[in-house]
Amino acid sequence: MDDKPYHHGDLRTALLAAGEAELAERGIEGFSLRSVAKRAGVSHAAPAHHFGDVGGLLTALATEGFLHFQAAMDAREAGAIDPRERAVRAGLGYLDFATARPALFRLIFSSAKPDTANPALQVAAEAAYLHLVGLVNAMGGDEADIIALWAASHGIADLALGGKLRMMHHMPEPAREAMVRAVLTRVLPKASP
Amino acid sequence: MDDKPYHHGDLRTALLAAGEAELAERGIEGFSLRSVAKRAGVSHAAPAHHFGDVGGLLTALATEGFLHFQAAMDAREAGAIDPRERAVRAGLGYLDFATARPALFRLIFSSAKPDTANPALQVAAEAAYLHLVGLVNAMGGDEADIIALWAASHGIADLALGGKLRMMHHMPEPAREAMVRAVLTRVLPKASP
DNA sequence: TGTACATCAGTGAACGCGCGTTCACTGATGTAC
DNA sequence: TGTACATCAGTGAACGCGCGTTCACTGATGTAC
Repeated sequence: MDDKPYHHGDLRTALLAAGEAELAERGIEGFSLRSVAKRAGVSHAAPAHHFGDVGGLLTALATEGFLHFQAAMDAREAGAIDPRERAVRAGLGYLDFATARPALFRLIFSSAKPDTANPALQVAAEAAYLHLVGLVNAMGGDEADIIALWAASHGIADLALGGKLRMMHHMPEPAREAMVRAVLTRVLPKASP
Repeated sequence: MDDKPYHHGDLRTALLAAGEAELAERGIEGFSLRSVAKRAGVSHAAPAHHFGDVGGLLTALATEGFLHFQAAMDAREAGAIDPRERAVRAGLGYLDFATARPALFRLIFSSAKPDTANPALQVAAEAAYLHLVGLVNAMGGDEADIIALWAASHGIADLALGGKLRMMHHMPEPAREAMVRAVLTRVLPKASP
């Protein structure tokens, strides 16, 4: 059997993992600190030592969430050189992330619970934004192009999570990707000659 | 002073209004049936007679929300005849609605609480979708154009609510509208010659 | 017009629940000498 | 290497809270005759 040492060793990390599982299973609305502690096999008062209160834990989860978000885009972009192809792939990664971790997606983009004044969270959010800016700059786009690409990617992902894109839900995967590509292509700056 | 008759007279309507106020002030996360009842000046058990449970009330609010959503687009579109101009204005109305009623916007598009199997809600949601389809058809667009316009409009609105479009937040209103127009224009089907 | 009665729309007390947070505590770890 | 002590990371009991829902009830309304 597991020895249960009084000290966990790496409870902070374990609580973040438990928090992600909690989000995945119960969503933001069902998220509870006590339940996260139980998942991590620890008393419900223990998290306070690492995160202060429930807001602190959600802020840390959101910060991690931005890293996952970034990673999902990177994974799609890997190997592509053409800036337009990279931008389209970033959008596909955006959707990948939303699909794989819906509650984390909503925590990052639509929840008031994380503390937006938290420096680590701000850095992570800013990095994701700058990544997007870099993609659009590489195509010679302007500010409207940045917003257009971002909004289209975000809109597809958020509508898909809300179950609003029923026509896409029933598509086999290659058709779905083709559709996302068709949409995002409309939104890229004109190709330079 | 107000006589307080035992029977309210139109409590269903009053509860819907109170529910909207509750959403506006406390958001979906803070929404409580007891608080709505208090707002309407009625005991906390009264709503059950009209909506069953809290899910029933939120479903009714979501249904109403779609009507407000539709109305916001109609208000912008009024007077415009050119299909492309109408489509752009629908997007501006989309953003108007999100800005004016953020919690209702989130209730409609991002919450799992309304009962999506409810017929009245389905009708209201379908009507909004068909409105969009009509706009794109009038431009001779295809399915990807529908998704592109919808996703761009939705993405702008949802990102704005999340405070992610800081560059737009600091713009004076005419510049903001110009930016939205610039983004949406990128997304419309090619003008027919 | 009056009366009996069913139905409807409210009340208010009570229930049980899970929650976040606080607190005194204790066991484990690390550090100074 | 040993010892004293401070600090850290846990425990578990307790708190108060607001919540949704249920229930027996009561006052008002509407309808049949």
